[in-house]
Amino acid sequence: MKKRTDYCGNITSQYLDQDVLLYGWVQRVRNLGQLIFIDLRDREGIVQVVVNHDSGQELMDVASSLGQEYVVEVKGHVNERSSKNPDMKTGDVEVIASEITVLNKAKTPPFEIKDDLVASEQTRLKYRYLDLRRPTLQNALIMRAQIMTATNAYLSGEGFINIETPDLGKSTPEGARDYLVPSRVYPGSFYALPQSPQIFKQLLMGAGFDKYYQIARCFRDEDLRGDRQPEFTQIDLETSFMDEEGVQEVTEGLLAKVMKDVKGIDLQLPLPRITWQESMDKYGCDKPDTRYEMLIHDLGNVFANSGFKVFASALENGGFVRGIAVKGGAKFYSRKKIEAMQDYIKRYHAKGLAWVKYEDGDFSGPVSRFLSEEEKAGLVQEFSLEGGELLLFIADQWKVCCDSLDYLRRQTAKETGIIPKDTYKYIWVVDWPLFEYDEGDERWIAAHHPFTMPDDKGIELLETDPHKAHARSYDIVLNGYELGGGSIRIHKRDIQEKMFKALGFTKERAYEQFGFLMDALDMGFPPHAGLAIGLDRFAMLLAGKDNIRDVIAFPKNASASEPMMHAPAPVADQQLTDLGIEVAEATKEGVEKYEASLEAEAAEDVKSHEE
RNA sequence: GGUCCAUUGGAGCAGUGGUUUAUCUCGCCUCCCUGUCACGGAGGAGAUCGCGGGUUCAAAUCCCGCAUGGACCGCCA
Repeated sequence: MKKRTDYCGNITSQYLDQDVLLYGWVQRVRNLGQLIFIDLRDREGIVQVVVNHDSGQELMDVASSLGQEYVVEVKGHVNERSSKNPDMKTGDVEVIASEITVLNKAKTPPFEIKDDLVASEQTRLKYRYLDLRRPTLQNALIMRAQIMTATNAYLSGEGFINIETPDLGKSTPEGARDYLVPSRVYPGSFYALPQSPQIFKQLLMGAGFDKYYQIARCFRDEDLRGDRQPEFTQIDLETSFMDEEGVQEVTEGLLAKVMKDVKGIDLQLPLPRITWQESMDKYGCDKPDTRYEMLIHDLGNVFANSGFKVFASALENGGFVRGIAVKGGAKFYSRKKIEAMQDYIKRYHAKGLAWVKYEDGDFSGPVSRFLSEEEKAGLVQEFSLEGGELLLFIADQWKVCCDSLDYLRRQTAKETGIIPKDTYKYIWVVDWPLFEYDEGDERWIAAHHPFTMPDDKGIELLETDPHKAHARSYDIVLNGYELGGGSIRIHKRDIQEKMFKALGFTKERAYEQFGFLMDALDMGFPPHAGLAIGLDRFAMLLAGKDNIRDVIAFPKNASASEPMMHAPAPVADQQLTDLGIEVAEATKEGVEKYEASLEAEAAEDVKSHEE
């Protein structure tokens, strides 16, 4: 094919009075009878192509036969428009067509290729290649590529070496459920896809590559969310001879570079820091959204002598009374809306939601009659009330208070519109607990991962009181999302052994699983530390999307399946035989049903193409 | 594993306190139109209301089950 002059979206007045050759998709045809306008689209934008009766009947016939999404080649001459369109980048000019060749026709697409489309996720994913033609998704993926370009430039510039690690690894205990890949050579044995390259990158430190990075694919077989996919990408880095400050400085430099290159924003460094405890107390979560205030206040003092039984009994039972003040919430929130929120927070095991409104110097609402004059004054002072606020209280156990108020804070901020647009607020969350309690398994698990270095006091506590230990780990948070996290790693075998012991591993089990690492630590292993940033979330936030699927070319749906090529899918019996795998009797029926539905769909496709 | 919501022409929606010609917008088809840019105008086609059962004289509408999709809880070191 002949080389095009430029992208459609780049045909501006710089090409005025020149002949151009363009390729693109027909966005829209405006047929005015003896004058036809064609909007021609490619990844850079849209340019207007004009055909009129002076161009000859043949060209008019071609132009009027064009349908949406036809792929065409256009030869023409760039003219200044008589009526310019200031809303378009190419709006000052138009291409007077001399030749239009249809390279491929298109069936009417199942949905229109435009940004304000609201098609169902299912339809969008089934015809993902069409969905991806929409400018908003094109721009999101282009922005994602820019982030990767900036990352590669920055980290290689800082002396980091890009090293690939295996995707076929070994299943390890702890952490998420693994994706397994059966081995043909060793039937009955399985590789595991990496949840992260954690151990490999630590071993690379042991190998002497003191600055490593990788844009690494990671896999976790857990249920999905709007910001979670089973396979995702991390900007993964590890360094030797650096502590918290060193890693955080590198990270901040990287973030600043990306913000500058991708968004044109000068990031103010250093980024603020908050301890985990303070974040939990003030924001109710470990990933605070600092774009707005509305902090959580502990009201234990205000309600120390409360006559309201709900508050009093919570405090007596070692619980807390905490609350937030929603500015303008008194008018904004009807009783019905508040009750809906109360319903919602039941999922965090909140028993109720107490609330009062503060207007014209007085409190109203069902709980207001339980407030003494002293408590009213205390609330006004505690929240610096100005009038018009809705106060939401949770009286419950610590975790319930945190979860509920975190939700209420985010939800009311969103609904009352106090979140500033196009704002990027980063914050480091530091000084994490080393362990957290797993209520399901009734045991202590690593809060970060089992290779995280405890702080000095924590090393002592490992043997006596491990659950009080703090970790030398840090998370980087952007606009209320966990963007990334990292830690100082354990580089001494004896500490690593104590760590496994505290996690409930027998020595035998620890060596069976991680013997190679402990051996390595014993052979001149440098102090090291690192961090990983979730590229998908990063791209999602910078692209202003609220779902990670919008920055992944071919994502899985909420049930971890892919409706376009139908993955996962049953395989041929011979493939299973080769691997020494048999489908369990109990699941056979489901497999057959699924196979039947795939066949039915294929049959329907065949039929629709024959018509 | 659990909770909630949704499913109506190709796309997005209305209708849901029982009986309608099933609404509107976009798209699609035909015709008209030389300055549109979400072109405009006239006409037209297109839906067994996700599937299965039940209640009823009568179900898109009420009830039960299932499927699919979405959000959330659990889970995600």
